[in-house]
Amino acid sequence: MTPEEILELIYSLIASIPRGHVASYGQIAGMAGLPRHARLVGRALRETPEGMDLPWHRVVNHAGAISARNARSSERDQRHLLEAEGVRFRGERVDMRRHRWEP
DNA sequence: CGAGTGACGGACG
DNA sequence: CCGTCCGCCACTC
Repeated sequence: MTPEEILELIYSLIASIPRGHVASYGQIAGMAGLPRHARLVGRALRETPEGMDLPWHRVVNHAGAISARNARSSERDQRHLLEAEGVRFRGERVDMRRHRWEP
Protein backbone atom coordinates (compact mmCIF):
# COMPACT_ATOMS: atom_id res chain seq x y z
CA MET A 1 0.00 0.00 0.00
CA THR A 2 1.32 3.37 -0.99
CA PRO A 3 1.24 6.27 1.47
CA GLU A 4 -1.43 7.86 -0.71
CA GLU A 5 -3.62 4.77 -0.47
CA ILE A 6 -3.16 4.66 3.30
CA LEU A 7 -4.31 8.25 3.50
CA GLU A 8 -7.32 7.57 1.27
CA LEU A 9 -8.25 4.60 3.44
CA ILE A 10 -8.06 6.71 6.58
CA TYR A 11 -10.19 9.40 5.02
CA SER A 12 -12.78 6.93 3.79
CA LEU A 13 -13.01 5.32 7.21
CA ILE A 14 -13.60 8.68 8.85
CA ALA A 15 -16.12 9.52 6.16
CA SER A 16 -18.10 6.44 7.09
CA ILE A 17 -18.54 7.31 10.76
CA PRO A 18 -22.32 7.67 11.11
CA ARG A 19 -23.97 10.81 12.40
CA GLY A 20 -24.23 10.78 16.16
CA HIS A 21 -21.23 8.49 16.57
CA VAL A 22 -17.52 9.04 17.13
CA ALA A 23 -14.32 7.05 16.73
CA SER A 24 -10.93 7.46 18.35
CA TYR A 25 -7.71 8.08 16.42
CA GLY A 26 -6.43 4.69 17.44
CA GLN A 27 -9.67 3.04 16.43
CA ILE A 28 -9.42 4.45 12.91
CA ALA A 29 -5.78 3.41 12.69
CA GLY A 30 -6.69 -0.11 13.78
CA MET A 31 -9.49 -0.35 11.25
CA ALA A 32 -7.02 0.74 8.58
CA GLY A 33 -4.87 -2.23 9.54
CA LEU A 34 -2.28 -0.05 11.25
CA PRO A 35 -2.32 -0.60 15.02
CA ARG A 36 -0.27 1.86 17.12
CA HIS A 37 -0.55 4.50 14.41
CA ALA A 38 -3.05 6.79 16.09
CA ARG A 39 -0.72 9.73 15.55
CA LEU A 40 -0.76 9.06 11.83
CA VAL A 41 -4.51 9.60 11.85
CA GLY A 42 -3.99 12.84 13.74
CA ARG A 43 -1.52 14.02 11.12
CA ALA A 44 -3.78 13.00 8.27
CA LEU A 45 -6.57 15.06 9.80
CA ARG A 46 -4.31 18.02 10.48
CA GLU A 47 -3.31 18.09 6.83
CA THR A 48 -6.82 17.71 5.50
CA PRO A 49 -7.49 20.25 2.73
CA GLU A 50 -10.11 22.88 3.57
CA GLY A 51 -12.39 21.83 0.76
CA MET A 52 -12.55 18.14 1.60
CA ASP A 53 -15.97 17.27 3.01
CA LEU A 54 -15.01 15.11 5.97
CA PRO A 55 -16.73 14.64 9.36
CA TRP A 56 -13.45 15.36 11.14
CA HIS A 57 -15.36 16.35 14.27
CA ARG A 58 -16.37 12.73 14.81
CA VAL A 59 -12.79 11.80 15.69
CA VAL A 60 -11.83 12.25 19.33
CA ASN A 61 -9.13 10.76 21.53
CA HIS A 62 -9.48 7.45 23.36
CA ALA A 63 -10.88 9.15 26.45
CA GLY A 64 -13.61 10.84 24.46
CA ALA A 65 -12.01 14.26 24.88
CA ILE A 66 -11.39 16.73 22.08
CA SER A 67 -7.72 16.99 21.12
CA ALA A 68 -6.02 20.33 20.68
CA ARG A 69 -5.37 21.74 17.24
CA ASN A 70 -5.12 25.11 15.49
CA ALA A 71 -7.03 28.06 16.89
CA ARG A 72 -8.72 28.04 13.48
CA SER A 73 -11.48 25.65 14.43
CA SER A 74 -11.72 25.65 18.18
CA GLU A 75 -12.61 22.91 20.59
CA ARG A 76 -15.91 24.67 21.15
CA ASP A 77 -16.83 24.32 17.47
CA GLN A 78 -16.16 20.59 17.45
CA ARG A 79 -18.26 20.11 20.54
CA HIS A 80 -21.14 22.08 19.05
CA LEU A 81 -21.02 20.07 15.84
CA LEU A 82 -21.20 16.85 17.83
CA GLU A 83 -23.96 18.02 20.14
CA ALA A 84 -25.90 19.24 17.11
CA GLU A 85 -26.06 15.67 15.86
CA GLY A 86 -27.07 14.23 19.19
CA VAL A 87 -23.75 13.31 20.81
CA ARG A 88 -23.99 13.62 24.59
CA PHE A 89 -21.09 14.78 26.76
CA ARG A 90 -20.23 13.93 30.34
CA GLY A 91 -18.25 16.91 31.46
CA GLU A 92 -15.55 17.51 28.86
CA ARG A 93 -15.76 14.05 27.37
CA VAL A 94 -17.99 12.33 24.89
CA ASP A 95 -20.02 9.52 26.43
CA MET A 96 -18.11 6.81 24.57
CA ARG A 97 -20.24 4.00 25.90
CA ARG A 98 -23.12 5.48 24.00
CA HIS A 99 -21.48 6.94 20.93
CA ARG A 100 -18.42 4.89 20.05
CA TRP A 101 -18.75 3.72 16.47
CA GLU A 102 -18.92 -0.07 16.33
CA PRO A 103 -19.32 -1.33 12.74
C1' DC B 1 22.60 10.06 13.65
C1' DG B 2 20.42 11.57 18.11
C1' DA B 3 16.99 14.62 20.27
C1' DG B 4 12.68 16.78 20.08
C1' DT B 5 7.81 16.80 18.83
C1' DG B 6 2.94 15.78 18.22
C1' DA B 7 -5.55 16.19 16.27
C1' DC B 8 -2.35 9.38 20.48
C1' DG B 9 -2.95 5.30 23.94
C1' DG B 10 -2.46 2.69 28.34
C1' DA B 11 -0.95 1.68 32.96
C1' DC B 12 -0.62 3.21 37.75
C1' DG B 13 -1.28 5.49 42.09
C1' DC C 1 -10.98 12.07 38.46
C1' DC C 2 -6.70 13.73 38.26
C1' DG C 3 -1.45 13.88 37.21
C1' DT C 4 2.53 11.27 35.71
C1' DC C 5 5.23 8.31 33.22
C1' DC C 6 6.14 5.50 29.41
C1' DG C 7 5.47 3.36 24.73
C1' DC C 8 4.73 4.34 19.98
C1' DC C 9 5.90 6.14 15.17
C1' DA C 10 6.67 9.45 11.42
C1' DC C 11 8.88 13.67 10.77
C1' DT C 12 12.04 17.62 11.57
C1' DC C 13 16.36 19.77 12.66
